[in-house]
Amino acid sequence: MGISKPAAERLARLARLLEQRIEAGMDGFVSSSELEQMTGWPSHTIRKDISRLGAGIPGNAEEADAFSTPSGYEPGGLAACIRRVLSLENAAHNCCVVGLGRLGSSFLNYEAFAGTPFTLRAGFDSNVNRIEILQGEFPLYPTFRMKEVIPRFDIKFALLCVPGECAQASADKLFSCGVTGIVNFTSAVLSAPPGTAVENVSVLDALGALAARLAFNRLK
Amino acid sequence: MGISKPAAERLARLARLLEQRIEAGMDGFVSSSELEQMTGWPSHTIRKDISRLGAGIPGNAEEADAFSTPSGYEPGGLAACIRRVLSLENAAHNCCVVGLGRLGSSFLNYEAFAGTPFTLRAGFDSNVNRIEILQGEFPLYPTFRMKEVIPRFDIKFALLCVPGECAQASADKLFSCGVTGIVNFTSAVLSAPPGTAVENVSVLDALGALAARLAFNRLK
DNA sequence: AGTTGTGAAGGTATTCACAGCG
DNA sequence: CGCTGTGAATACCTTCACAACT
Repeated sequence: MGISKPAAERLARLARLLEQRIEAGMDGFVSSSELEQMTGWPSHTIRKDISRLGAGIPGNAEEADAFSTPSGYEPGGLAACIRRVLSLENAAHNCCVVGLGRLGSSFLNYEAFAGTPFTLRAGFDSNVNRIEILQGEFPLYPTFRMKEVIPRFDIKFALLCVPGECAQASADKLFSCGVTGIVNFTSAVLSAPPGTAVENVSVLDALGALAARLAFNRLK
Repeated sequence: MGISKPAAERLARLARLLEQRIEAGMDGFVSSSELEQMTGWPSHTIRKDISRLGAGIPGNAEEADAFSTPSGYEPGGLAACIRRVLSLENAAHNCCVVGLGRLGSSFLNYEAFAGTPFTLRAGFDSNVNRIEILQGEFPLYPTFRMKEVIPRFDIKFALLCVPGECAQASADKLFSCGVTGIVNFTSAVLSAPPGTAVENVSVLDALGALAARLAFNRLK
């Protein structure tokens, strides 16, 4: 057994939504049909995904306040369980940004990482000027110091924002320094050694998917 | 018949790669196994995807130079065919950026759109200061002028870069102005009216997918 | 030899339908 | 009866294997 990639993506997103819901003060039990409304995914898909986490979930671990039927999920417990199974526990993963152009430098004070299991620890750029001018909430280094900095901070993930021509070279360097996962913002197709993974994030791909979907409504 | 979403994404990316290859001067015929090397996808997947475009492709439409075996695909013709079928013809789609924070404003001089079927025509932000300070290669407007600007430029796609709290509200506004597709950079889950589509692009989702994949190597 | 194109098989994810529990 | 959890059925995508062509 294991969890399929699409299911894992849904669950990760679900965990974030559950935590947002709690922070907003709505901390009652939540039913799968309510989650359907929040997410737009059919309720049976959500139930199935949750069931795949492994029998673990108490489901109704804690007693409800007194009167209400204790049906549905306890949001905090569910979110915690998802995080545990997907190994997304808090602050577990150190990340770096590679390439501090317009896109890369937009991560320098990126608030959205707060409260996620990911923390930005370092930024790299081959242009020394840039790393002197820019400043963020974490230190910036010239590229040649990767070999030293990445192990020191135990960095496992990288956001790759360099120009397309350098993408594969930068990726190779990162992998050789111990990075195991790359989020590739480049339009280049990267090859990765076994035991590592690349996830592509591309505006152009997204636009392409949109255009294709709308052209012939045949792609769910 | 129709083309599946994953196949469409591969094809769109393939078209870009083919055009890059041509620009780099390598304009000979290209075989499916060469494409396998370029993309990392198995050659039979590529052949299948191409076959799904519809019997159209000449495959070996033009004669080879004289001597060489005319096997493989003619890159220009193939790329053009993909673009036609996926309705990704040149400059066919007008886009706008909504929300000019760090991320949104990184699109203001975004070179990567050159040579794609997508063109940025306008930017919007509710903060009037920002649209006066920033400047890009296309005009910027305050949000309240959407109703007028979007139809005028015939804008069909939007890159949504506003804070999560405003995401659904902005999306509703965009759809009501005639936008049919949104690339959602927000962590919010958007609901969209029929006939429209949303594609999510999220660093956090990508990192989550990476972490999950590496945690138990069970997700291809 | 080499190649593409495609029906058929195989594997995966989604959807259904219902058992089981509060 | 509400709801969750899950085996079974369906639909989908990928992979294989081979026919057809150069």
